[in-house]
Amino acid sequence: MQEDTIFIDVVLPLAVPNLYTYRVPAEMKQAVRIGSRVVVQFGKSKLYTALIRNVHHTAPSAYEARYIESIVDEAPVVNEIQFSFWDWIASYYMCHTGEVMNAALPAGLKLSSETKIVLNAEYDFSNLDLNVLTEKESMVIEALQSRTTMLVSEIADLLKVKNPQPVIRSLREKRLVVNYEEVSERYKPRIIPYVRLSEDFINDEEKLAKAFDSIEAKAPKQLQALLFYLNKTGNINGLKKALPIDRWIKKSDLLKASDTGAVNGLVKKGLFEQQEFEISRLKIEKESRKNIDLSDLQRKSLDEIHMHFESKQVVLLHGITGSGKTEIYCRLIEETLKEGKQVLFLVPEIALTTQLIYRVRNFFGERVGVYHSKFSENERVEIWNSVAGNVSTQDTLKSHINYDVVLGARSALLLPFTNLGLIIVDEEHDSSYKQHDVAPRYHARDSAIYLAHLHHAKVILGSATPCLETYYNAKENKFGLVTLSQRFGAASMPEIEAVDTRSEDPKAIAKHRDKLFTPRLIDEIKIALDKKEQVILFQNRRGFAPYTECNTCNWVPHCVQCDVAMIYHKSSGRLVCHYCGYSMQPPSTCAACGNSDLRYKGFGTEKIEEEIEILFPEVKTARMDLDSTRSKYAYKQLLDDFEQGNVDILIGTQMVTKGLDFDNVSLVGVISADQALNFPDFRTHEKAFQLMTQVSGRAGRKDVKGKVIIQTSQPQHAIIHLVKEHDYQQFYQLQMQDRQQFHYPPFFRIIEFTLISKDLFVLNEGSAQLAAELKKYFHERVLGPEFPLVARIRNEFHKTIMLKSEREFSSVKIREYVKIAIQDFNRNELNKKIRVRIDVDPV
DNA sequence: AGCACGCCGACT
DNA sequence: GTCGGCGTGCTC
Repeated sequence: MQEDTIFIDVVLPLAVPNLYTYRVPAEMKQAVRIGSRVVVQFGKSKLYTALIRNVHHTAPSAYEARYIESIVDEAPVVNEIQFSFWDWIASYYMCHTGEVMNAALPAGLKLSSETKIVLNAEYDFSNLDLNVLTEKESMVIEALQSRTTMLVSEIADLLKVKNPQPVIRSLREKRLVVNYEEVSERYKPRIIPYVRLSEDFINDEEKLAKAFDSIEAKAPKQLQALLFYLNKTGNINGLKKALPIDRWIKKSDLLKASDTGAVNGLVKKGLFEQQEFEISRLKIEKESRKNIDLSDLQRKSLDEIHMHFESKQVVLLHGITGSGKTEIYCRLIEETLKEGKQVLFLVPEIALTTQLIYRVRNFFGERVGVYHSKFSENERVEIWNSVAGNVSTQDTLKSHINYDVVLGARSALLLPFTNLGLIIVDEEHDSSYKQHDVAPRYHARDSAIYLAHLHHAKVILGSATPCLETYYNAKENKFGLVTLSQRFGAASMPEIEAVDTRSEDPKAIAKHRDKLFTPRLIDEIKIALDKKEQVILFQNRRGFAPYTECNTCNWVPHCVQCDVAMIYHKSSGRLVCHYCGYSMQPPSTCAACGNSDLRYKGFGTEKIEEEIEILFPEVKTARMDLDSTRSKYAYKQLLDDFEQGNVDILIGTQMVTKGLDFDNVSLVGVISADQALNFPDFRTHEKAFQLMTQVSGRAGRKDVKGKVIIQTSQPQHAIIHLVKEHDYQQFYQLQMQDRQQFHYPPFFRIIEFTLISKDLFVLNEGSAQLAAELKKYFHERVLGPEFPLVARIRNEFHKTIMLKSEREFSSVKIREYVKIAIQDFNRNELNKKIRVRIDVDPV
């Protein structure tokens, strides 16, 4: 019966535009659930994990639907709210739902197949005539005779060719080999063996006594184990009492008191029984239930937040650095939990320090899950399940952890929440909330507001330096606004001083090598060190020297495949490209004039560290940048060292500006504010203000008065002045004039198109054409095409087009027109050599 | 994403 | 002349 056949539309974890329809075999019908994973074959041979999105009885008319291979889950892993959320992200950020799925599902929940090649068991290899095989084919057969299975990539390596498919196909046609797809669940539960005293012996003291006697004489090790068990389970007298968790104890615990042979012997005798249990990897933290004490000001802010929540979904908490926003967040979390709802606490990746985790866990203990990129696949699956409330309760020993507070970076937004009551976006201005390298290019703050809307939840945006768009929304009454303008406790704002790098006494500067440090900064470092206080030096550039220059002809070595100067890294002794990773030995002579006088110019964190060590040989320094924190625990180690006072001066990039709260830091030095002020981008001044304000916020806490030295060649610059005055309001007014005048957010919305191609001619033609197509609908709102600052990366050329549209325009209409423009653009054969990357609301 | 088909350059 | 490179299109 046709109507009885079940068809499902599935989402595939790929950049494909549609849902795909598959047929469900009759025997799997009962297990079909929207949101469950299925294994399907897509394309010639690959198997993928897809998600059931729709279930229906309509056979597709244009093609014959394939059967699904299997259904993976009993219960859905993705809920309806998530699907709605994914659709919104895909439509707003102009990408495919499959790309969102890919970002959302932890790797452990994605099974994908690997093609394995094996010898055909039905073939009689003793009669094989090697002459019918090519040299490559016989190499493969030979290898397979000793290894039984091979991956396609292994065959490619063996043959030293890029594409081994023709060889494999030929062997398959000769019926010598077969290939098969192997899918495996990547998530591996942690299995731990447990033992307990058998039921028989517990209920029969006589029997137990007998057993005791029999082992007492000849098996002292077994006796030890038995005694340990009885002791540990607290039942040495009175065996019938109920024992903890069904009397099971970890086998490994018993082994500590005895040895493997003895324990296995007891199991063999039937005295003990053994069973394996799935155990959660998630740590159970004890809740300390500390009271969250608020100051009067904090309490007042909390009341204001409540008041705004009466009528508004989103509240901006504008609180200066050190004003105690975290305690307010924790109160709100507490209240939300009381209502039985979940809380998502978003922070920038880098701010997920042990400091913050510790503080939040202190209040909410085992209810807090932490989610970020450094967790293992298996741990992420377990967090996913515990947020969804999907923790199976079949096994008595499984820890029942259902997180209702999740502390996480951007991607935590995509966890399977069922009942969110509150989303906190801390440091909401932080640009790392926007994903820009790969699709989906979503903004976690903006997406959080939509997600909250789906859950009927509230949102708190917190920052000392709110993003202009956010502040505008607050001013326009779209968001509630709560301001905290005093530091917590007795702490006062740091004193900020701008030091002119040009006007300092030239002789004094010369003494301080390469004009790196002004005498003012050196003096202040000395003062801080004398008082046993710590110093943070900020320079937003890693490596030693940002460029190398020939002293005769000014030639600068550039990357072979990108349009950027090579950066010298002293630690590795090589020139490195920060765009593609290419590295080379520094040249000994100039490639242009042959002169051997090449000099390292400018200064990165490595150089600052070296110079500080020369100037202050007795001082302990540490460097915190991408290079020094590559390994998993390096970051934590560095911070621990700094916190414990093992480091006097911490030198770092952006990393030192976020989330570090150390009471003993009295001085922060910004080595050079010039790059931050002069970058050609409409957000430059906003970013510079935020950066300098944030880094200044690291200076002075509690009773230590902080001092900040900003070195710059433009001490009169308006932004520097505003940072010094801690004047966000004035900064906002000033910036908003520019934004309005030059048609930038929040008055206009931006969609940026980046066109990428190896062929420069095609790229120039094509980008002009796309701009023309867009202009048909958007006219003067289309800017460009233009070459970006770095026009060539990995030997591919880039060109950008910017679309600026008035805030009032329907974003649905805009996307419709953009799609048509791109379709028309794609009609031109030449343009197929161009990749178009769309970034909505770029930061 | 991956795999197949189709078109161009460096080799037996 | 072919082998093998990669560039483009399609997958229920």
